[in-house]
Amino acid sequence: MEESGRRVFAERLRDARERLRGLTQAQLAEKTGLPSTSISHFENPEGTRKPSFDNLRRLANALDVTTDYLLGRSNDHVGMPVAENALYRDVQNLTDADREFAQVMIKKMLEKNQPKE
Amino acid sequence: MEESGRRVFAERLRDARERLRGLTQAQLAEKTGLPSTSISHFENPEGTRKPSFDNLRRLANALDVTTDYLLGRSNDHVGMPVAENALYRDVQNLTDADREFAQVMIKKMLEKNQPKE
DNA sequence: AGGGCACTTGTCGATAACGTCAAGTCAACA
DNA sequence: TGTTGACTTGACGTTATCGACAAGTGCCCT
Repeated sequence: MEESGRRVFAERLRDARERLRGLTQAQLAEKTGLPSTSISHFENPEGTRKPSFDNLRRLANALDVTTDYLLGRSNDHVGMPVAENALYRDVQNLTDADREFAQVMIKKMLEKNQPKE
Repeated sequence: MEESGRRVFAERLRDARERLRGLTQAQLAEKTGLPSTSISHFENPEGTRKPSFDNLRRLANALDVTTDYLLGRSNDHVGMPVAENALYRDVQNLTDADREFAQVMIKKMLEKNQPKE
């Protein structure tokens, strides 16, 4: 009944670390300040350990993903990839000039990929 | 140690409950299944209680806000409205490589404007 | 074969968050 | 005045997470 999302968290954490960022547990441990064994405990799908308030923030910061993604709240209905989540969030905090520049550049890259039609 | 985020969490929780949803602590307690005194403890800016993994999810679900907002990692409480943001739509259609590049560049611009953290 | 690396698994005491409860403040209102 | 509702504050015992550590697996490489 009470699906806490513990299993999803384990999967998402590992996925973010390996596939998105290509880090080892030791490297992520380094970036977060956590012991690498704690990372392993978190990534164990059968495990029971859930991250504390502080550790959840540290993991999300180090991996540059949203906590909503790690908690399995973000792609529930609209499968929203993490990279875009993080990017969107960053774009919000840009200056107007920088944001406009980014916008133009992204349009250019789009045109390059789809030359016609 | 440094508790970055605890104070912000307290403020955001109260703000989301009162301003965004117009709920009393008792009403939020009802929706989350938490005791209302726990809500009060969380909203106390000088308090020390930080939400557990499960309780953070319950609060975010009941208030329909992102956990990133509650944790002070995002200034926007809504997840990601696709609407009206051309940049987000464009980013979705980039190749993985281009998207990664854009992400790095935007991060550089971000760091340039605001030195670290 | 042996060493190193990435990771797993389990245990330990310490600390922190938990729900419960009691007692309180304060403003609103009859 | 008295009462109700919203909220605060502190204390209690219980439980979960913490970092640290030990001992393990499995795989690659010389």
